[in-house]
Amino acid sequence: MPELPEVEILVRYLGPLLINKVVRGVQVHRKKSIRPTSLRQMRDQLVGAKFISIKRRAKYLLFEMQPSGRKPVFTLLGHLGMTGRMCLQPKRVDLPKHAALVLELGRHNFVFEDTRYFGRMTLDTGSLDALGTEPMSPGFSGEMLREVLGRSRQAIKVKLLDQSVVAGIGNIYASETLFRAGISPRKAARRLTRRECAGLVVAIQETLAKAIECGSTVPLDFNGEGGRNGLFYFGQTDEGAGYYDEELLVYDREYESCARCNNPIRRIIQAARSTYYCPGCQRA
DNA sequence: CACCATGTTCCTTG
DNA sequence: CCAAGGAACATGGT
Repeated sequence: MPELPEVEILVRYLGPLLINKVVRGVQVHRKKSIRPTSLRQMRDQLVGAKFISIKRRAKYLLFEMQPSGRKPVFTLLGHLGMTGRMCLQPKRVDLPKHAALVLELGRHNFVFEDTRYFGRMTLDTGSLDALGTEPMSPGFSGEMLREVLGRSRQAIKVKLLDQSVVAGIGNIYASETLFRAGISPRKAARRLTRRECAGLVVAIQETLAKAIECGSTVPLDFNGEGGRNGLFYFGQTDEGAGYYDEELLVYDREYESCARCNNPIRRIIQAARSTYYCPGCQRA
């Protein structure tokens, strides 16, 4: 489930496993997944390069690579799209059906798998340029949010999905943070008061922090031994799904009672995507 | 068959 | 030029 918290958890997980490992081989199973980089560029750059550090920016994973010799450090950029996953598997284990890119590292394979192929692993870092504020950074404030919302007449829910405004919030956490802040998802961005902006910033930071904390405590069920079980993916394992779903207060809970006021949760469509909210707690 | 799905990007419309 | 809306991408689950 890749929004900011899931990517953060994945980055923390992969870091210790990948640091100082050297790429020995590159298998590209889907050209689309590395676009616009070519297979040849991928091999030329990555073979012989060592993982120096792994960072996150919004929903992107940044793998800092040190090539052999005196060549400059470069970045391998990853994005999970809707269904991407990454994991390490012993080489003898069969690759998942939708493996898109495999980096061979000694006795393990670093596998990027992506059922719908919306994600990417590329040497082109251009996508990072258009990203807005990092919501968990200290600089993210109510005043700053108010500034970037500007005069927009778009609904606040839709605006929260705009990565050039706040970077890293996706469809699940957009609904969750607005519920926590008590703001209607339909409210025009420009109509949010200073108080609401300040409250929304706090709600965003608390919601994301809690999701990271929660996900970090969920058993990852990573054993690398077989097919799907070896893949990082919480929300799917029995243990993980339980912990995780309980923390979502409105998302995917249409018709259920609001935990705070007991009104039934509603689902509406905004920008062609589902929005969940409580009509009692989030008045227009 | 119908509809739904954690995301981004491109094209069109106003 | 810009903001906003909608389709496309691709596969699978219910």
